[in-house]
Amino acid sequence: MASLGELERAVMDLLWAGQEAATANTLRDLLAQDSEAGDGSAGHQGKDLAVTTVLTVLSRLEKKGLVERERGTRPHRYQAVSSRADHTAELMHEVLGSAPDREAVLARFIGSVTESEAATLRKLLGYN
Amino acid sequence: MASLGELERAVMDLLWAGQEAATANTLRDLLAQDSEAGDGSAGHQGKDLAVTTVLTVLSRLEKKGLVERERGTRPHRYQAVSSRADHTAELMHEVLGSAPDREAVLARFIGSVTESEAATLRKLLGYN
DNA sequence: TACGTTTTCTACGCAACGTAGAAGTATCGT
DNA sequence: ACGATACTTCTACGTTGCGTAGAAAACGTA
Repeated sequence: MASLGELERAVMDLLWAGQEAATANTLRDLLAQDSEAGDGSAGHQGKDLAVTTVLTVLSRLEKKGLVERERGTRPHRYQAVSSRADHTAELMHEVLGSAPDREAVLARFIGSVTESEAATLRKLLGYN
Repeated sequence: MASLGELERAVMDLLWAGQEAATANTLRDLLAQDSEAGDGSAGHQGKDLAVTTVLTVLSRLEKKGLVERERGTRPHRYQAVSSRADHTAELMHEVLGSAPDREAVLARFIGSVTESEAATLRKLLGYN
């Protein structure tokens, strides 16, 4: 289904981080902050985006079903439809389901899981 | 990393299905077969591809590291670098790693796993 | 009603992908 | 050794998704 672009991803990260619904302007400001904050690591260059850019991205995300907007309030407020964890888990299922031999995939998957992840999984699978 | 297009995907499926390395021509024929075989479900339209098309796709897949070719033999023979299960498991890890809160993701993931998958996982995690 | 704010419409550049012709290179039979 | 044949590489075009944003429309308010 939906693979996100870089900016789309950044916006989703913000929406997932804050639990409150945010306006396009707020998001634009947050993106600006994130981009300055000179972390040498990866991030986008310090390039202030136009609000319309953010709105376009939000519309596209809405069309993809990842974002929901409150149309009542005047500066529309946007929020993620599902949590990042939910979304990611769903993606994992999608990937898993894309192969006919799920058992085999799971075997390989478990084979290269970290010890702490394995522990988590054992705990989750323990009961029932 | 790499998300595959529809044709790229179809080619990988063929390479994963047959264990033997295949030539571009063989693949083109298989694709033709697959496309006729009027399964109403999803598949591509009955459109016979040019061999060059298949070769282009194979080159792109090679560049992405998914396919390897034997350059020695004259009709070059192509094969998948890793099994579908390996590849898919790797993708799952990639997805899992894309979220900061892996534990939460795993929780959701396990939450919506089928019973048989859960059983498989328990078995795999049992020892060690 | 006039103005500032917010949203929608439209659009351009770029990259990935499906698609394949044209041109180049290797092979084989004679 | 040479031409016919088979295969591969080069180049390219159309489409689509994404980053980007200006222009235009809609809205709310003084």
